[in-house]
Amino acid sequence: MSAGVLPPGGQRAPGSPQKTVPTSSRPRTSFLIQDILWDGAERRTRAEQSERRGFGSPEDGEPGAAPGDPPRSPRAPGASPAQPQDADTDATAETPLCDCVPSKKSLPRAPRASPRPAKRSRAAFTHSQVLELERKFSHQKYLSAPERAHLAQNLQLTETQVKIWFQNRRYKTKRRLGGSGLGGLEPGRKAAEPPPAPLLALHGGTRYLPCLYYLQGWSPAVW
DNA sequence: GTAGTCAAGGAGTTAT
DNA sequence: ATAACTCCTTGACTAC
Repeated sequence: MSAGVLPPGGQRAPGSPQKTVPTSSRPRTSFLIQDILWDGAERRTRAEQSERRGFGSPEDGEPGAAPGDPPRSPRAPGASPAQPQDADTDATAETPLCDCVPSKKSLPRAPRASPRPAKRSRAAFTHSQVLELERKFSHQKYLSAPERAHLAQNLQLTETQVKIWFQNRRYKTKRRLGGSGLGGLEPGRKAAEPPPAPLLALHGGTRYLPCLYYLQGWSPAVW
């Protein structure tokens, strides 16, 4: 990414508007996904869950994303160094994605009577959502806040989910690129030089794309 | 029963 | 002070 090589250790996304909205004012999309997904999930049966690998369709309505999540600052990205506009066009235009929503696999065994679910439940993103996320990731390893918000909206996910997804992807990709083991995570390692291969195409067949997404638009600059 | 994967939780770090 | 990041672990789920 031309613009933003993220130093190890943790920095802000290259183009993300920092200090956007105080947490206090933000609905903190966080793991409200439980609530978000709840009603839809409740109806979901195990069969559907297995479908996740086939993915169910949620329709639950709630645009998962934080209901009150206001788009951060309009400040656009200079942020997205890579594709200033691609951000929206890419994710938005193409897929409605509304046909799928995070399907909560098995809901918490415990009846969700209490405000705080005893157990954390794993949200299973739908095929379309994952596809879109991967596509985005292939172009941009980091999203600016506005981009994230937009993507989240399009995918019916929360910004937090999108953020976490990208975080996990980066880390997982790094691990795999790093070698066979975590030990391979060398801080000094520059770029693993991903082999050119449009592996995204494989997605359909496999359960999940294990880190193939980076191959497409990976920016060496990032690594 | 075990291993693998995923999304999320949490500690620690950095830039603003 | 805050948000986002990396790294690692935890908890839930599936496949073998």
